[in-house]
Amino acid sequence: MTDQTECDRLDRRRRAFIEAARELFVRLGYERTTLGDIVDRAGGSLATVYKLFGNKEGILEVVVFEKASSGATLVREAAEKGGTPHEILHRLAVSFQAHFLDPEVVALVRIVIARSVSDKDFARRFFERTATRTLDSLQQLFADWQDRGIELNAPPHILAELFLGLFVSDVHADAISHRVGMDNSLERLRARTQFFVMGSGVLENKNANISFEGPNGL
Amino acid sequence: MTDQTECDRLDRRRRAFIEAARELFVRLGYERTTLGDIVDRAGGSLATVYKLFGNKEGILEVVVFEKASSGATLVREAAEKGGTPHEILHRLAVSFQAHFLDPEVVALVRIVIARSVSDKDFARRFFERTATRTLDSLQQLFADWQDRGIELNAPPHILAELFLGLFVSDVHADAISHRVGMDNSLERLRARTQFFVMGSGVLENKNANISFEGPNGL
DNA sequence: ACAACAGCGTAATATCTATTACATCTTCGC
DNA sequence: GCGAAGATGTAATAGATATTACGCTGTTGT
Repeated sequence: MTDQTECDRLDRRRRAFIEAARELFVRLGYERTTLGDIVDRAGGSLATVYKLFGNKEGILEVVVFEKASSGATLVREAAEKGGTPHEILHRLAVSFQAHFLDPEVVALVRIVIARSVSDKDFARRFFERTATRTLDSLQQLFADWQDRGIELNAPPHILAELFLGLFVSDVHADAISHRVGMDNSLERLRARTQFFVMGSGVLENKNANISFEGPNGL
Repeated sequence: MTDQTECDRLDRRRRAFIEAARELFVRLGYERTTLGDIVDRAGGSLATVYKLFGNKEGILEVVVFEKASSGATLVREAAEKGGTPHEILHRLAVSFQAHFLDPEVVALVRIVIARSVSDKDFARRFFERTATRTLDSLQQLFADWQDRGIELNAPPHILAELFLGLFVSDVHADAISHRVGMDNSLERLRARTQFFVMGSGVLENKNANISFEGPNGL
């Protein structure tokens, strides 16, 4: 047997386990899904699970960190399209809402929070890879705007927290209430962007236009 | 034996169980604290636990809902002291921060979120008793202000969500990160109040003074 | 075709803990 | 003190599940 085929076979198995585990973790939670469930769903055998992931925690680690992404990419994409700060913020709000309210993301957040009680380090790493990085890139965005002469009411890192908080609070509500009376309308989103624009002071720079974010500003 | 003494005895036991359970739930989480732990800590016996609470879930129910309170009282207190809207909002921000960042509250929120996966109804009831009620009273506050001629940038219910969200996002971060790099400074709080004041449009009503909230306005 | 070996399936292990059962002891009114 | 109701402590029950062990099977390279 060549290394190649072996690698492929194992890899397919690995993928199957991960997909099955994610599906089950999301639906039942970590504690309530048993390794037996995962094997039943993915095929393969318990022995292979242990070979590939070491133990149950090992699968969780892989499942969570495969899905956990920061919003840095979203920030970059929204900024690159240019336009007024208000426009950029609105685009960003749309993609943040889509990302943070993805039911799978919310379910994983629930799992991480539950697990954080017994494994603080795990939760912290998750926080780093998601929130902290997103905050950093937002902060940078606002700092860039400041450098280009846009006046803001508060330091960039405070604004970054506030902007992200607009969406995090929804995630939190969703995590607890499981979408009772959740309103994801565009109107509501507009109101939030508007609110942030007013609160941050971006409004007064109405005609500022961020054409394209390059190494040398406008 | 009179009913009175019996009631006292059972009641003391009940209290002891609840205190012990809360202490342990907060420290270890629900799943990881065993009924044996609770009995060890509180004294008494397993049989009595079952007599009083039915089962393990029964204790959780009592522990959580005893501690779960809405912020409605805080809203009323802050409003009753009067002053400008900005002053009222700042007072409210101070007491919200104290309440929501109480480590015991955060720990209970973690437990509720964890449990919400297998018992959605439990989590919804919690949400009702805390967030929904707080939102209602905030909405009422803003609606009152509007009635008194203060102009706002957004409908009261949206503003209520936004104001509460300022603190909920902190709870969420704390729940995941377990207080890594958490900044509870007064400065940060002031920045948030300021942000809300600007965003909501309350700023333009600078000299509005809400003397006292009675049945017949000013 | 065959020998080696990686994955498979099953079963055994080992532990943990909610829940129940029961015999003993306390408490408290009388 | 006494007796009964109720609390206590202990032990048994019962079910679940992570983890390990092991013999079997199909694939693969020669």
